[in-house]
Amino acid sequence: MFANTASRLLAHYRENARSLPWRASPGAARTDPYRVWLSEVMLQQTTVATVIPRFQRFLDRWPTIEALAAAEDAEVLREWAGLGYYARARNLIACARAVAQRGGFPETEAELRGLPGLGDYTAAAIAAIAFGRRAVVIDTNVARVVARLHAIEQPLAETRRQIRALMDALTPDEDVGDFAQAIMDLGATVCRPRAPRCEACPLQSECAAFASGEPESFPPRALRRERPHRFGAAWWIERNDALWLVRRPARGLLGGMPALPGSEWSDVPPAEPVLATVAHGFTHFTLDLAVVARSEPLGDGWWHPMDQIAEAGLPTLYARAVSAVLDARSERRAA
DNA sequence: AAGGCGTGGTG
DNA sequence: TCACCAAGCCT
Repeated sequence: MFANTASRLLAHYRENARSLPWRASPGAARTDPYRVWLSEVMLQQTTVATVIPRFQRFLDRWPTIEALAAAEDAEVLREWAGLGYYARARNLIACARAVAQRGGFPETEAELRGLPGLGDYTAAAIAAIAFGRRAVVIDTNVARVVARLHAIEQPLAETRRQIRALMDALTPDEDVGDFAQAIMDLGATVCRPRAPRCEACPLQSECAAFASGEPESFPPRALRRERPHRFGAAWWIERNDALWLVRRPARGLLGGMPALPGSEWSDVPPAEPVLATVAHGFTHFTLDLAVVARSEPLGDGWWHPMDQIAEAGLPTLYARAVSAVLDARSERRAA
């Protein structure tokens, strides 16, 4: 049964594989490890549609891992701006330099797992897709597909070992890169979290969740905690058509990224008059950021020309804050 | 080991 | 509209 399951997945993949800039055509035993690694890191918790153009820009700018390893930190962070989870960019730099130093990527899952930013999933994916090494590749798509195939009643967080054993049994000894991509594609496009398209699924006849009549109810959703709401102020310091920017501390929220200087987050809104306010959602809290005018530069920073603000590499929170102020200003001018 | 860590798309 | 979710990793 398991061998047939993998065969059906592979056959479905060969018919339906999406053409993606980092993906070799089905049947390729190996794929350029630099492309696989770069795309896999970008795809950590980030959608394919978002990654495609960003991957292309990175590859155009730094065609090899040696080129990326030689880049300035600030330039890599600038190119990453807007992608989120900025620790990935910091790890990307460290990983590129470690790999360039040792003369290329290691080919085993265990060695890959030791590189910065490569966890269980990414190390397994690179071993399988780039090097054709058998590895048990489990991302959230795979976990969901397997949980539905077996109608597992517990939340995923409680069944990691069971899912892993089932996926190990499902994983073939050959075509391992295609197989990993096949089952992830199935999860992304057919066995979706909501509104699964069971009518298009090659595994329908062997799926316990489908047989139950309520495939969407597997796996059960874990209860989520409420996101707190916070407030903050950012200082708008403008002089000679330039804006005063600072770099945030290397660790923590938006770590290492350029930003408007500002207050710590607070539980109450600022009392001062504001130029504009933006509401922004983070993973674990929502933020109302009020932009407040100041006259004197604060902290270590630099003057950034206003007409080049789009190239400053601001993370989305601050890019939106800048846009909000400029929009308010042009509306006032029009009035 | 449970929580910190971004952002955009969607059903 | 808005809650949910994404090719997770790190501490």
